[in-house]
Amino acid sequence: MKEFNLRILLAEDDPNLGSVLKDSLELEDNYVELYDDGEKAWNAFNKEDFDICILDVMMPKKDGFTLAGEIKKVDKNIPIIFLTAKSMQEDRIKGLSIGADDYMTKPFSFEELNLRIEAIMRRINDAKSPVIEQTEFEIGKYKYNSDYRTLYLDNTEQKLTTKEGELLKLLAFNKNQILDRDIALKSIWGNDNYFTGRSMDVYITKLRKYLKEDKSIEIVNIHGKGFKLLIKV
Amino acid sequence: MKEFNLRILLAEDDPNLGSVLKDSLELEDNYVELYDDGEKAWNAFNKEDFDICILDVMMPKKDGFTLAGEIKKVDKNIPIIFLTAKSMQEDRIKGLSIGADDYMTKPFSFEELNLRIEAIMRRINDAKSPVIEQTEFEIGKYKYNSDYRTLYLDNTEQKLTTKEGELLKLLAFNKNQILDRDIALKSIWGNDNYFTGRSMDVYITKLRKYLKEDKSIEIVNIHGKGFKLLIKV
DNA sequence: TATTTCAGTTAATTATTGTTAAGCCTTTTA
DNA sequence: TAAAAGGCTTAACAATAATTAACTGAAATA
Repeated sequence: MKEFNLRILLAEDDPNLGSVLKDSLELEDNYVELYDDGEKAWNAFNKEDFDICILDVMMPKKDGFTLAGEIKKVDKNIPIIFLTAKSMQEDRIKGLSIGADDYMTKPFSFEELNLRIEAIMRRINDAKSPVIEQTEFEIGKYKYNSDYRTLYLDNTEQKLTTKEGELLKLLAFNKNQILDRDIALKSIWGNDNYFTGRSMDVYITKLRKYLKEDKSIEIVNIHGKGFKLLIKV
Repeated sequence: MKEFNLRILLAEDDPNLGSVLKDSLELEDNYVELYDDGEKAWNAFNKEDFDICILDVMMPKKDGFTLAGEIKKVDKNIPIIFLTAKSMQEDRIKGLSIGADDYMTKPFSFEELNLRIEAIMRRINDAKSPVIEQTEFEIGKYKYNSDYRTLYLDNTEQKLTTKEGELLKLLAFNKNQILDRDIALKSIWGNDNYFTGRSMDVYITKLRKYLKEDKSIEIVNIHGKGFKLLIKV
């Protein structure tokens, strides 16, 4: 199985430009899916995980702006690059307000596009969080060992699942500090779209249940920010 | 919501990139002045106050490095971000030695630029409004613990939401002193436009309700200025 | 005193979070 | 290898938090 750099969703209705772009991006070791209208692209987006979207503004069925708006609703941090034939002022502003990361006016060189993607990649890689070496955590009356993925209280122990364990480890490592939603999601789930977010919430509920024996422990939510494993003294 | 409202001096001779950048920065609620050569930018800098400069390295009349040097002579703490076409090591070193806060190699994504501006602003803001270490506050008969985000009265306790808590903390820290509207807004909401202002008023109402049991406490408004948490003795 | 700007309150709207359970794979077990 | 169990995601619905709207009153301007 080949390791790809990025998973790219490409929406471009000009078949010529589309396939040339696809080839060019694939030559850079990316995985690319090309769709020739906004609706198809939207369907694909919902089925798979992409790292970045490159959207033509003028497309049949669903234009690039509309598509981008819908995409951002689900995954508000995914990088989007618009391709546009004209550099109209209003177009540009509309694109930017939707949250475009970049804007390319046709015609452009593939090299330029690749460079911009690289820039986005750099940022994604920078955001990757470091591995946590610590394996033993004190959480109020509890102890958690992330190697055995086991939570101890008095003489009882509770084995956690992979996700439960990863989340608790992150929380415990950042104990009494805010653990940002985005950071937790990227580090445990690899992306931070709507559904992984909901998934994390489910795990927060589970962890709260595991930890409910010690009243001095609380996983508090910081609205719009993340969670904090609060250990009162 | 990543909002920063800054006065930005932008010097970039490529009209296309220049206006895209201007649009993008303005959409983030900043005030931007764009100049297409170093001399014009220098004149503008001397007439007005800017919070941050974004300078292309290669410009007519006066290059970015020279301009930066002159700017730093006048205001040695102003943050400067250089834009450069090539990622030449020597350019980078020269830029940093002049005191660049950051360095962007074209092409770059808006997101990347925004992130860097955010980072710089965080530094500035941290220096301006230091984190309040204190976590226990006496408010008349009440006690407030900002870590637990809980307000205590006799043997009752009231959990506050994130925003309620942040606002009360600020007020309590500045107890019997005036807390400026814009300072509170910037520190809690990140900006001080009309709507965040209205939002804060709503929270003031909420806090007044929480605190109404002790008649010696009052959140008074200083018209056009801000609020004061008044504790009568 | 008329007018404008600023503040206070309540309600409506929108966004985010909490919880339970159903569904779908994957792994284990019989 | 069919059935069961475990783990994770998704759906659905409930509850909470935050923002925006709408309206009312107060203070400043001049």
